[in-house]
Amino acid sequence: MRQPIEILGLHNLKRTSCREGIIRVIMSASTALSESEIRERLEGNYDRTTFYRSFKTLVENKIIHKIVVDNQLVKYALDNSVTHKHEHAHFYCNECERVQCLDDVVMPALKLPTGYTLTEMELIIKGLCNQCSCKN
Amino acid sequence: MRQPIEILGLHNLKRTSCREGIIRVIMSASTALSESEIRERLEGNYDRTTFYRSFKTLVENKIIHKIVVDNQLVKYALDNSVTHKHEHAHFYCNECERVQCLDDVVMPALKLPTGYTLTEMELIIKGLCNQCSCKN
DNA sequence: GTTCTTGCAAAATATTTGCAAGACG
DNA sequence: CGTCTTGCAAATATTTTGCAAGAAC
Repeated sequence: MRQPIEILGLHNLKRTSCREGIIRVIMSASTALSESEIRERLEGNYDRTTFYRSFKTLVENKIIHKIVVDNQLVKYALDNSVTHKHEHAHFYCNECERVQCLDDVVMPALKLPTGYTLTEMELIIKGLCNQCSCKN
Repeated sequence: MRQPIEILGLHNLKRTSCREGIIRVIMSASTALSESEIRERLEGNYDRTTFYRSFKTLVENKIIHKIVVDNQLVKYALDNSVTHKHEHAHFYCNECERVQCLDDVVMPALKLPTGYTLTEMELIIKGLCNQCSCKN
């Protein structure tokens, strides 16, 4: 996978430490991360406004994507254009509240009602992850 | 389908005009509605706090369910326990921004990774609805 | 009459915008 | 140096909480 700096260059975005850091943290994580989780793992201390704007820019450029579980739980993960993976489902664990991209769960082919066209789909699966289901 | 008043009684909830009105408006709609859309269609004028609490109560009692598209677009629709229908996908139209429950799109059976257990799934399909795709 | 719900005020939280200073290329 | 990005302040929006008055049963 490409390096953060390189990715920014490919999209003609300025290589700022905030953007670079966000991408680096998300790349090194095994689960999707929330704004505060990303902040904790960054060295620099950035203004919240800057965070919002950086996320917005990265999402618009399809470098990361936003996952919203129910309401108010917003997490970010690398976008397919960076990982070279296909559209995938997201798994939310009711216990540890972590969100993971399920790369191996293929998105089902659906038959929509007549006249409807599909551009995108989002599948969120809720349950217990492997770690949390062992504990019970 | 049962009447709003009756539904409230079945869940041991007091029959207040706010709750009754919310259920009635949602029942008579063909698409999922947002808080403000529901407010517009109600006679009485209720405090926003009351609205939030009413939605919370109705969702907890599985009378309605909440659908969140991307972030910040929250809509409500009748729950399966009231409609007697199965789990279904939701369709969001990028053009008219309406959300519809696709009762005929069966939720796919998925094979999760080992150790993962499923309790719930939410499938949101985005695209153009039949009305909006005709116009283009 | 007891319990639950409402409305109001206020707090907590989340998000957006304008603008001047600063960094990138 | 021109353009884009940041940080700060402030505006806007969203959601939650406490409490007293009111409605439901």
